[in-house]
Amino acid sequence: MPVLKRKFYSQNTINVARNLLGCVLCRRIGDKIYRGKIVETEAYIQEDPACHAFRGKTARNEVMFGKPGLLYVYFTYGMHFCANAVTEKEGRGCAVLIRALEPLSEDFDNTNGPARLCKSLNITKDLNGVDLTSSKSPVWIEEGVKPDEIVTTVRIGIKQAADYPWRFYLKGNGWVSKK
DNA sequence: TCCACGATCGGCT
DNA sequence: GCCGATCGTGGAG
Repeated sequence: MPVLKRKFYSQNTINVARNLLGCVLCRRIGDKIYRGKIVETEAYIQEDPACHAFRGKTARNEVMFGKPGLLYVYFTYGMHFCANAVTEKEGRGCAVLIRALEPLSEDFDNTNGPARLCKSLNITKDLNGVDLTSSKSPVWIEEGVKPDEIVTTVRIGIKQAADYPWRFYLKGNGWVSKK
């Protein structure tokens, strides 16, 4: 499948979050490539109080202000990493959190949760800022099949703007995270 | 400097 | 359903 181009990420974050559902996250480790269908996402835009970029650019979130199509990885709860795709035009602090994958490769599991999929794919802070628009990168995203039915609901684990309906997942998919 | 808390998860009740 | 692990981050002082 073709790799998603930068233009795909440069659009409205909410749309990108919805359009990423059904696409395929690819991770190269050594000579193996692991693939998983994206089945759950959340959108975060700069004007959103729950967004890391809400209070402006800092050392942690500077990748969010970079080019669309970069990978933003952050550390949380003292032990977890989460993976995001940077969206909208360069200079805006927006991203889509990838919350769950359906494994498409052998020897690949534990992908139903944002921190679990990072652990399973060995995605750490080292990969912060990687370009998702090139299959030469350690991580990239390919086009997928357009999903049948998308469920829209509120985001998980935040207190600010907890009522924004910016979480999306594929209806009936067994790999969507719990809660 | 200091300190409260988090885009989580697994284990225990 | 609830709680603890565990530490980087940023806002307050």
